[in-house]
Amino acid sequence: MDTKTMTYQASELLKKAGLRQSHQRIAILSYLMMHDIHPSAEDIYDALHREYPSMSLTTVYNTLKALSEAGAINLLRLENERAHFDFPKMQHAHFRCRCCGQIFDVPMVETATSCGNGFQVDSIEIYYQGTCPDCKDKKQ
Amino acid sequence: MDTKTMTYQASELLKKAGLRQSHQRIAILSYLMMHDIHPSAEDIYDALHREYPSMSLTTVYNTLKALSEAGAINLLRLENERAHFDFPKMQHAHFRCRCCGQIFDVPMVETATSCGNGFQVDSIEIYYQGTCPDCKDKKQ
DNA sequence: GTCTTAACTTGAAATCATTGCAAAGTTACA
DNA sequence: TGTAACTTTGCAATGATTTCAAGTTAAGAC
Repeated sequence: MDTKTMTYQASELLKKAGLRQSHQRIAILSYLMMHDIHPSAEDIYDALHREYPSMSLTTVYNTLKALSEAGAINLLRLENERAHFDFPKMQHAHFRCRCCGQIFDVPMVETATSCGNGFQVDSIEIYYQGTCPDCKDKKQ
Repeated sequence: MDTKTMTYQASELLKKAGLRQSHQRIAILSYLMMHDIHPSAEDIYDALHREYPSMSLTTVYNTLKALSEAGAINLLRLENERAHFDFPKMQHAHFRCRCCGQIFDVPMVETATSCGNGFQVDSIEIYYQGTCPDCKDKKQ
């Protein structure tokens, strides 16, 4: 996807979420769309600082909060670490390696989208922990 | 389960986790075993303060950290709130109501205990969000 | 286009859950 | 009972996130 398409998509998503299309928000959302690395607020701030030297960390936090409240992005709280954010391209689960700490996207097993008993489910998140292939190899 | 049995079980669990059996730890673990409310560190501190006036909040944090590192209890990080803790009586998933904020235990759907591709899974956590039956009724 | 206003951004200061630390107390095992 | 290692305690420090007030900008009306 080229930058123009990205910007357009980000723009549309903001509109759909009822948020104004500021340069900062488009930059932040585009960044999330292009990177599968589950960045933290600070990661995003660091990455965008070169291109937008005036962008403040507070704006990054504000934007991420607004986007996740609107359901446009996912907020991941893993262990005691800081919050990580994720643009959901397709449904996937997360795997965290206890050894190297990396977070991987793994395919979401087919789950019932209900948990019965009159609970109305809006979102499902599956969080695996264990050892990733690389660390498993190194141990042997 | 009476208090004596509880204390005994807590004691055994600490032994198995390789931790010393202090009064504080037994009290904290027993509290978690008796309450399905996913308390935060502060909740536990408040609840135990009457019985153990000298117990410090730091001890509660230390104990919860040690127990969750030993795998004896679960650490839940839901949204931006503080951490919550959970004694796993049986395998279950968590449901958070976006409306009232309550966290419910719901049955864990049968999932593959693997996510394929050479990832070795130690633990799975499923986190639903949506509307609980009570809030659903109130809306109508 | 330009006007107007509510929404957004900014940087600094404040908040608050959690951790670090050092001294005092306790557990476990010989 | 003695001893060494582990725990507890209270306070101070940390660090991610939020608050705040002032300046800036997007978006719709004219």
